[in-house]
Amino acid sequence: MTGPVEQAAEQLKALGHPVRLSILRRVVQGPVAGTPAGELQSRLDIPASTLSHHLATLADAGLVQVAREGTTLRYRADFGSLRALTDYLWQDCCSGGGASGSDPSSCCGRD
Amino acid sequence: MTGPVEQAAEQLKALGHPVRLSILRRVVQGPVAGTPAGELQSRLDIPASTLSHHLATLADAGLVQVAREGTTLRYRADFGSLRALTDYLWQDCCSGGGASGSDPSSCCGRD
DNA sequence: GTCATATTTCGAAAATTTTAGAATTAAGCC
DNA sequence: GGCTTAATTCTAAAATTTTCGAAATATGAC
Repeated sequence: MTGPVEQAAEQLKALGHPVRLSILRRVVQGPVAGTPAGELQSRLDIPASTLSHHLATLADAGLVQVAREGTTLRYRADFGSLRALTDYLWQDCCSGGGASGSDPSSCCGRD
Repeated sequence: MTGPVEQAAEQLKALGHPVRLSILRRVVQGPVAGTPAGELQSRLDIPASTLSHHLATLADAGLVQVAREGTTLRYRADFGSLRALTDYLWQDCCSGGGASGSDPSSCCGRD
């Protein structure tokens, strides 16, 4: 029974690690079908077991999804969750920042 | 000499804790001049020393700023940093999500 | 079934984070 | 100076995270 704050915190925490943020960047920019774990491993140059842990953290937070394809596992971004998270962050960030609404270009007191 | 990924990760990590995320919410929605630490403490109902640590984490990440006013310390959101962070997250989230640009309403494959 | 490839799970050590009581600093008032 | 309020820093224990080699699992090819 975790509320929206706890869920957002979990997801932000999952993103709050250089390796995991790099993983997400690759996955987001990779093919829609998903990026094989092995490719991530060779790109990021970290031990497979370490990578696997980070991928599990991202998956547990609901930020990525997995699908097996033969012997390889493809990881792809869960854009719905990412979208929900950024929306939530915006509400926190912007509701008191001088602008209403959720448009980034009019948010956070810039311009 | 930390790059943009490391900085974003540090800030996301700072937000990745229920208490700190709650602090930020209060601070963002609080007065522009800043919210006194004591008020945050009574609202969140946690020991002062624990709160102080979390506030330091947020300040170190550059997400909030402090100003003394008599005996009280007022914490206010650094909207510039928050804005930069959400921008960065959007680029990661959206560049591969089926939409270009950085408009949240056309991002992450929704609609 | 055996072999090879891809990836995870196990196990454990090192590092970091979280928590909070006690002591300390800072500012204003008498 | 002494007193009070506000908040931080000190100290330390408990919990969590990070890391990665070794072992295990899963799939497909022969």
